[in-house]
Amino acid sequence: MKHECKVFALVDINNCYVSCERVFNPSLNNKPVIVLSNNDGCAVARSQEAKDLGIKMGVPLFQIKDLVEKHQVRVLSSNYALYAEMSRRFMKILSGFVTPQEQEVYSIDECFLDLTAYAEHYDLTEYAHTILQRVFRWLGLPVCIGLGRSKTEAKIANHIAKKNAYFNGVCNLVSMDPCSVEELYQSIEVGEVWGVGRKHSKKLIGMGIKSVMDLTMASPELIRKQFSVVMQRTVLELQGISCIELEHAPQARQQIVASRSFGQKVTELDDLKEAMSLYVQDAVSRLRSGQLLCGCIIGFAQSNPFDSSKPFYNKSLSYALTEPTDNVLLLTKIATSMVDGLYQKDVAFKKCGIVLTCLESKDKHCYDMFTDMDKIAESDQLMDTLENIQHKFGKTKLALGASMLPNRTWKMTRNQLSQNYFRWDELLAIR
DNA sequence: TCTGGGGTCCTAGGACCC
DNA sequence: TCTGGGGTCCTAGGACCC
Repeated sequence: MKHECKVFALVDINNCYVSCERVFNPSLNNKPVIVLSNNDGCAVARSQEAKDLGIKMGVPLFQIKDLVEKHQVRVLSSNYALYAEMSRRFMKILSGFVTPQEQEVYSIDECFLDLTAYAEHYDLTEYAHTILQRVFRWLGLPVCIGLGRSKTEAKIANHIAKKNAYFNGVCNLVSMDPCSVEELYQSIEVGEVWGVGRKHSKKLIGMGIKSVMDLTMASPELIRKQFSVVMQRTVLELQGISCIELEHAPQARQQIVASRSFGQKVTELDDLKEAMSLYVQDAVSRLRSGQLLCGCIIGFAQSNPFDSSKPFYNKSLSYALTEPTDNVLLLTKIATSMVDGLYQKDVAFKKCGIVLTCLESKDKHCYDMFTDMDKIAESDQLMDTLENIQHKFGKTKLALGASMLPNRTWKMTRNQLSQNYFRWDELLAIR
């Protein structure tokens, strides 16, 4: 029995970004708090108090201005450097409970654990409580944990733990009696299931499948016909058949994207080029830190899709390299010349970006006999030097072309940014 | 006035080849 | 003039996730 049934746990930080901010700024406790997306555009994280006010996920700030004022909602810009460091520590703590093969870092605030092997010697509900308490004591972050026979079940268990205070943060569906599970499943909308988004949710409801219970009872074959193998897997997983494996090693990346919306509209060709060259440098630094080469680069630029007074402009161009590369000079040159083709007079640009694709591992790449290896070595050395200088003195000291000049009108707005408490010059001061 | 960014996977349909 | 069918590859678009 024990060997037939797997047990997965999903550990998820409650209101992650808000909780991270609260660790360093306790005055935010017990108050409605929201964290905004880039450009201070939308609410991407909300404290429980903010959720209770009816602030929805992803709602634009300007639409809730009155609510924010009336209830004195604390509004923060997103501080990803801070959240990334907290996330790293969170994952580290979890790694103390399982082997590396049993841990999957799923996102910045979520982690799957395969607890199958621990079922023999531990009560897994208690084991989960121990995990929850350690994360809170060591890091100050509140988490909820869901346990199930598949990752999808663990996800829904986590949802249940979050919604019902009765569970004290841990919901174990594996040990729960079937009648209680059924009752819970009947009370949860089908759209809450991992893998069921807005579109599919609507279609399912049209078919009479409204609750998690309805989807669990559906025929996998029928679902496959109406949707795809992905949804079929979801049904099987809800039935307790694990189809989605734990991925303890991060899988090979398919693409690297760097793009931003502009703080203001951009109409000048040079501004667009400057932004593009900045994004290329961002993407290439991620490419190189992953020891990858890219074989194809795609550039795109678009107007504001929400502006109904003008037609939406969205153009992309791609360029296949004859030899995969990680050379930032070459890639910047290609991308900026691409902008000539993307640019159009009279278009107010709202966003642009680049995608690096056809990625391959640098150490596995075979160069052909015509490749000038000296040139490659030379460019590697140049890249290393550039990165060392940027690492030592900051990214604004040495960069390519016109990028990173201060006070650019199109730069991202982040008016409510908290400190990065992990930097020496931004340490928290206790007075 | 003001609406994020970075990913993955699947499918349908067209081009092309034999 | 009539003109098959099966396979593969690529791409665009759509759905989902956080």
